[in-house]
Amino acid sequence: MNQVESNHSRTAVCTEKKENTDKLSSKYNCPIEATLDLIGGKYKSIILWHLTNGTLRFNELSKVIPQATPKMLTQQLRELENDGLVNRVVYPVIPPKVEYSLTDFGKSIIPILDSMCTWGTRYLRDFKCD
Amino acid sequence: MNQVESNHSRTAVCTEKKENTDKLSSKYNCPIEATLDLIGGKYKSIILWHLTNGTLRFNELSKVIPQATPKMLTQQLRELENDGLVNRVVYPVIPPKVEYSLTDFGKSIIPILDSMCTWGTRYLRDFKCD
DNA sequence: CCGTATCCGCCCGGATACTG
DNA sequence: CAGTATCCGGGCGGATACGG
Repeated sequence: MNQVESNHSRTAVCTEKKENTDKLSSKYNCPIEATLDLIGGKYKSIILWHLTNGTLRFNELSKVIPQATPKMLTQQLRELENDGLVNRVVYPVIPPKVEYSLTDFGKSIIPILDSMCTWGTRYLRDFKCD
Repeated sequence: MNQVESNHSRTAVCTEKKENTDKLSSKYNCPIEATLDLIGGKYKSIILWHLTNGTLRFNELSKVIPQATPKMLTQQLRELENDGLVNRVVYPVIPPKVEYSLTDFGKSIIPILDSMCTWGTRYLRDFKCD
């Protein structure tokens, strides 16, 4: 049996359905690609992670992600909002106040963020902070 | 106390060291950024995941990641190799044979890949394959 | 304060052709 | 088979200025 085709029992769930829902599922050869479509954006997982501790306002996010320009931050936040991962609440006050938080769906990816954080922390400690 | 600065006890490990190793650590405001530097490339986590089941040859990777051109696949593999995540073994035979596999360091990120895969599978099942 | 609008450089990444 | 070489277009993303 061919090694390439026999690999990855973990994709079985999706590949089995490939015949039924060709248009949607044929897009991905593995579930990770679907995940990346949602959180693969340049600042998305960083944004999400900063929101795991609670609600943040726009310029609070700006401060903890200084490398992201307002344009980029807005763009990524809008995509996250459209994909149902974050809530955007506008308070009609002056000066304006907008709060971002994780939806329940957004909270479901916390395990991914945690594993990335855990690994990154260890990596920085063992290889970069000597 | 300021909300922004008081957030994220999980980054404490790194932020504490910021004064000591300014050049290296000041690059990141959170560990996730370090992780993304290594596996944030366009096809990197997909490549790594396909290698979790064992060694694969170049054109086996091509088949499971058809959207990646040979150029892109090579580039991403070289970066993964330079970062110590994958092994590249060249067999001096004709026709050529090159095998890619995870290093021990590369295997250490499997938890991340697993969580991404688990989440992606559930997402596809619950929202895309109806 | 929270964005949008506009301009624009750059490089990511695809297509194609070619080699050891 | 496992890549390189070359060209090139599109869009990512930065800088700046402005608006509600």
